[in-house]
Amino acid sequence: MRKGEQTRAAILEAALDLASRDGLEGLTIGLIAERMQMSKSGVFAHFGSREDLQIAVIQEYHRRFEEEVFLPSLKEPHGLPRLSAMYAGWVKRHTREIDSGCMYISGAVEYDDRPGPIRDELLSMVMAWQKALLRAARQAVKHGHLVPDTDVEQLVFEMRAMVLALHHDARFIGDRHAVDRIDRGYLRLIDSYRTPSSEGTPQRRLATADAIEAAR
Amino acid sequence: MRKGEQTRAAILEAALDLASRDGLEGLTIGLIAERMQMSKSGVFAHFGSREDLQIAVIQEYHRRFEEEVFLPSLKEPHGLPRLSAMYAGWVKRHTREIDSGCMYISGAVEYDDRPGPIRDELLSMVMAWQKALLRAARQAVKHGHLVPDTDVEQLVFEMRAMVLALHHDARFIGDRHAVDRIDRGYLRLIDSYRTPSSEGTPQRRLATADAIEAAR
DNA sequence: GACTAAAAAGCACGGTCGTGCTAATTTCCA
DNA sequence: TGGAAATTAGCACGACCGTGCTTTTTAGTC
Repeated sequence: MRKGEQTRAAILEAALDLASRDGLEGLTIGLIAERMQMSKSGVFAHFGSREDLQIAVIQEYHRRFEEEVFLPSLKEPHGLPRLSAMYAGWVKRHTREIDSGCMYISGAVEYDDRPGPIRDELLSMVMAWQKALLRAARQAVKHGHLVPDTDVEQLVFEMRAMVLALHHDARFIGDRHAVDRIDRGYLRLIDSYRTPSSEGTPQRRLATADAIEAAR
Repeated sequence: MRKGEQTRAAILEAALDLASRDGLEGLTIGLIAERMQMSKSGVFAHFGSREDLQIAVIQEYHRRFEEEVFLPSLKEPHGLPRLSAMYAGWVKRHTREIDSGCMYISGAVEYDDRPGPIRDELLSMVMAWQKALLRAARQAVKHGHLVPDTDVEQLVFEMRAMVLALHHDARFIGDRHAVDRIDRGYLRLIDSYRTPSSEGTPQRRLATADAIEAAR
């Protein structure tokens, strides 16, 4: 019983690693068993089905995402600082998982026309993060960091867009300058909405190519 | 011999449809055979292997992409008009294939860490389009439509980013307003680089949500 | 219309997949 | 330490995969 939870956690760890690399569809009981040096049935017994395992993987991924990106940003003051912290954490995570890939993005492509519990789970996670970004952006408007008529949906759309491009360029094309691009893009984006009163607090860079090299 | 080419084309058509929906990895000889009402071996015989078929599908997709998006844009004059026409065509294609999905995007996610001929083929196609966009943007600078110190790489990065977001939001999230977003984003993007002399030619909209509804 | 070459089908093989069932093993507690 | 319970392994099943091989059917030519 105690041992059970322990190996279950180990399986989840392996599954998370595998799914990040090969996608949720590439997640296979046999492959996990091989990596764990267990029998397929041994692995299988911990989750009622492959689908339940996939969902568990998504939830665990989300838990870590929040722990690593969202929670730390709460230490920043409301408004633009927190929004920027959320974005910086997000970008930073992408630079770290450049070898494994973001499950929200790969999952979106894999399940964009495959209805079912997995798609539902993924979608709810993605929407939760998107809503958090929207809340932060609205706070930035309310606190006078961004101009009152800021189109926050548009702002967040463009922020998310550049993360998608970062993922695409860094992983598929293999462009190491994508981080500089998203950095510049975010500065430009925020500058176009910023109020004169918030000019005093200069934006710090999200990340640098050097930081990526160092993290590898 | 004549018949051969004919059914080969029909197979390719079915394969293209299937791959656009389920991804290149989901492309299966058996599924094609079923849809074509043929035997697996009959389908198989037209392409030396599954991989060759996948590559043929990619090349055919690219051919159509150029025919539908790139070639028409050449009728526009050099510079900003042509760049905008390329982008508008690209966006328009996305609104039409909203039910099938862009192979460049799904392929990038499927093969971002799967080296081999398929990835190579995909990458070369994507890069060709990206280079075409860069050329057009440079022409826009040269013709004085955009300011001389325009960071064209940055510009194209952000253009591509929004297309990725359009694909993501329209297909995965199911947001019908994504086209309005990319429309506004592009206007904002171009405006920030535009020279006073090119102010006279107002940007036309890329597409509208209504146009999408009509195309469905 | 017969002949030939191309096209399609039939069939089998080995592989991997998820998953149920039963047996063996290990863990945990009294 | 013995016995109950939880955990893991073993095995088989049907399904689907790509692909080689042989046979049958079809199409194009004289």
